Amino acid sequence: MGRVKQFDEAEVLQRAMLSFWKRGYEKTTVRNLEHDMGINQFSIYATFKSKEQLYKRSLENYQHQLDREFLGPLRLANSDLSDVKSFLIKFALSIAQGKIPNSCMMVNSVREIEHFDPVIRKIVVRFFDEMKALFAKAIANSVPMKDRSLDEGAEFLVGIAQSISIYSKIKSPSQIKSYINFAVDRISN
Amino acid sequence: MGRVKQFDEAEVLQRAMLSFWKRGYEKTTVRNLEHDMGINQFSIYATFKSKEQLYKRSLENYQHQLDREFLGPLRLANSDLSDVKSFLIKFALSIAQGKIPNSCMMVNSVREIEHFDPVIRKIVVRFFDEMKALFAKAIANSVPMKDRSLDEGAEFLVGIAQSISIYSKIKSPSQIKSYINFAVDRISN
DNA sequence: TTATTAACTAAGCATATGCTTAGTTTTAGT
DNA sequence: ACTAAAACTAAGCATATGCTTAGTTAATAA
Repeated sequence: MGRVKQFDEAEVLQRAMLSFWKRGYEKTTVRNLEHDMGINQFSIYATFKSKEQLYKRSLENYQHQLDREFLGPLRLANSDLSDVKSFLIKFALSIAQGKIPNSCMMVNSVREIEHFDPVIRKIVVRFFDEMKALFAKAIANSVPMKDRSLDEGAEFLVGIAQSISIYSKIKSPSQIKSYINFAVDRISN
Repeated sequence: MGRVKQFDEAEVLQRAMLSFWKRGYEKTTVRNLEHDMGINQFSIYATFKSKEQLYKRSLENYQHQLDREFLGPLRLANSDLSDVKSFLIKFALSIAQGKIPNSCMMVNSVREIEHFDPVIRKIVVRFFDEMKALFAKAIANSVPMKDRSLDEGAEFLVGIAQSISIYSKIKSPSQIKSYINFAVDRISN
């Protein structure tokens, strides 16, 4: 019994994510969220408890979205370094051309959340650990390597991926492509 | 005639920089600045005009500080890739061990300033262009290279430098060192 | 139909924000 | 000593913030 929700939770969460992604945690006000999510403040608090909880849910949602829209090819068993390149270039150009709200929300979280809340830290660290595993597989499928070198190479690519969210904000598309090609090519040699 | 300033402008600017560096632009309130700079709000506004102007002055001050404390060896005529490594490792460990307020203020500016004010953009871009020139010289002093490769290599190292401000926040000191060693060694090979 | 429950609306609360202003103190030139 | 100019103090202003609450509407179980 009781009235039924007038909105779809997954849908408003997606909108909240876009709102946070664009502006970051602090600069996104509850009035912004109200407008972007299309529901009243009361409904936000009744459903998500607090702005902070909503941010964490948004960050998890971001991870799923990135998985769906960018990491698919890297999840295939036979992925290789060309898939790494494609992923990095696609993501970097999305940033440079303003196709996505504001570079990488994971990186933004590392940068913004001052006290670096342990829950957020956990989400971020796991995100990059999973990315590292995908990169390691791609390397293994491209060049024969010792485990030690494989790990070093994967860590290296994670670092490159992180650099992209800054690099892509201040460099031209052609520089971005050169940068990624150069970096990924360092693995095979 | 008129009363004389009770404070040293360079000194309070340094304190303002530390305040902004720690918390970022938005999260630093004028009350924070008042406390950290040790002067009244009126004096802040009388001397620096606005919070935004003060931030820009702080960012320039940051550049000079980084030059003094980290980039000295790279400015020498005979600097080489080992100096690049030393710089990156020193800076990265300063971040990881919390010796400096909050990773790189230039990178933070790229990430935080939403509309990306053109003045700030200019400061940031020039900062990384100067860093690139220092890296290029260091590469040239270490390995013989064509101009094209030299530029690629220097761009690559700038990217690595940018990645460090995120990487160092979520990785251990030994991982950070491995990452930097691995990355810089990719140049010589 | 009616009672109960939950989602809705909109107004409101305490506090924080960037910046200003009224009024006071200190300096230097006459 | 007197006056003008500039730096100081502290209070204040309009607005924005995260979150709550009083009151209304809608859905279901009896």
